[in-house]
Amino acid sequence: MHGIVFTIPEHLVTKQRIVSGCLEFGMVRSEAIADNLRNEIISGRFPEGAPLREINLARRFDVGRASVREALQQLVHEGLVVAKPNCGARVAPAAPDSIAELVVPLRKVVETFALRSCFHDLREADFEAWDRLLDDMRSACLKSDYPRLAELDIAFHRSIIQRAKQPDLLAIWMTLVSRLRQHFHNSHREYDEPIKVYYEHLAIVAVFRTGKLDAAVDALGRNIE
Amino acid sequence: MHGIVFTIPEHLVTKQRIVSGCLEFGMVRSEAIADNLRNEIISGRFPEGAPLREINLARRFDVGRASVREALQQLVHEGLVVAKPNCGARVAPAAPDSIAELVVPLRKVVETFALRSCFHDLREADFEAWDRLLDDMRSACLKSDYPRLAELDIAFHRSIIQRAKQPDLLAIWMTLVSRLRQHFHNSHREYDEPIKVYYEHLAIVAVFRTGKLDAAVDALGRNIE
DNA sequence: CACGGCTTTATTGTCAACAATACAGAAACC
DNA sequence: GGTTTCTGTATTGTTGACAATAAAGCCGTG
Repeated sequence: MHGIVFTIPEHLVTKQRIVSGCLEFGMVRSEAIADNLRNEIISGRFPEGAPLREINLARRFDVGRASVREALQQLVHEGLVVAKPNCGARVAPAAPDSIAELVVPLRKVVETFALRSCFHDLREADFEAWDRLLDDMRSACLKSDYPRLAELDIAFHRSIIQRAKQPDLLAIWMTLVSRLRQHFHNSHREYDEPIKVYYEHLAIVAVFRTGKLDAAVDALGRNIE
Repeated sequence: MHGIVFTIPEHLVTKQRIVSGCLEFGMVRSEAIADNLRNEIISGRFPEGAPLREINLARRFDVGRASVREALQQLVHEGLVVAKPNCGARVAPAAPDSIAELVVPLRKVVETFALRSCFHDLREADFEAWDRLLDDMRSACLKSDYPRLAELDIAFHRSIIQRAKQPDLLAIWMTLVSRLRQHFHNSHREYDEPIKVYYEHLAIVAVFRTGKLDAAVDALGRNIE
């Protein structure tokens, strides 16, 4: 082959039917592929700058190039991937710090807005879903599995946005949070004990359960910074 | 044909090579199509809820369906179009007021951030580009051409974002402003004299020319609300 | 006449082949 | 030797054809 700088770890190129994890009814293939790739990029399993060749991905997911193209385009919009016409797509480099300084407060505004607008509709089922996520997060912390931890951290916050059931909100949030993926890895590694990440989210859900809106907004807001 | 509720005005379905206006070198077809459609939706020439059939658009722009699909996907991501799998795409309904209340302040933060980060690099060429845009805006005001006015208003603000030369910034801004297209139409119509929209932007550029950052940020910020 | 299931049809989702492009290496030239 | 041009190859851009899906119309039945 030709000498490329970034190669994708061997265990990742194994062919996998895209049923992995998601692919709900009505979900179109490209969405499932995008979900997979998004997680792998956000979690850091795909290094920054890694090339994403359509044909490789098509073979890996066992689909045609069209589906892969759509998935990649989606990720380009989210800012996780950069694509130059005729030159292919690569994992986007981390956004400059200046952007992160802009985006963190924006993200805080969006998430607390979402929380406010769904807080009084929260049901026991919602708390239980968070409990399950927290369990996963706990085991990721214990194993110091930082990629998985980043994935779960983001999944937690996304679930709040999704709970607000305003598609616009989700789109805005995704655009923001994609620019912060580096932020997640760094902040997790700053903790002397990863398990503290778990405890922090555990506390947030506990506050949610109390039903006190202001306290909940506070707890969430502090976690975001 | 089959009786559909929303039909696209006859004069709009005429076949047009996508060269119209844009299609810079290196620009891929789907981008040009997206630009065209975006303008037509933002300006309100496509009514809310109007169906966007791939095959119609493909014929209209004289390209294959794939290019149209990509353009539509782009617009879906921006929130101008909603698409249900297997059911096609339609012009998205206006975002609920609650979202607008969230987004306006966010937009203000983003735009003033962009202005700050490019302000001291502004050259005479930039001002002249704005002068040309202002001329267009003036004639749109005089003709009370509200769709065109909305287009130009947005183009003005986008030019500020683009001038900051941070792709992430543009992506974030687009996601926000697409949710506000209704806002533009309403606010323009609120003016007793449309020409005042022109004067307001004229004043902004004038302040930019003075080189006083704080005053410029102020002027821009007040225009956004 | 209302209603549930079948068929038809328009439309999207997917694919595989072809065209256009960019990049790398070889060859020719100064 | 260094530079330019050319050529080949890998990759994306685009297309048209086919499969899958959902919605509308049709038809028989109660």
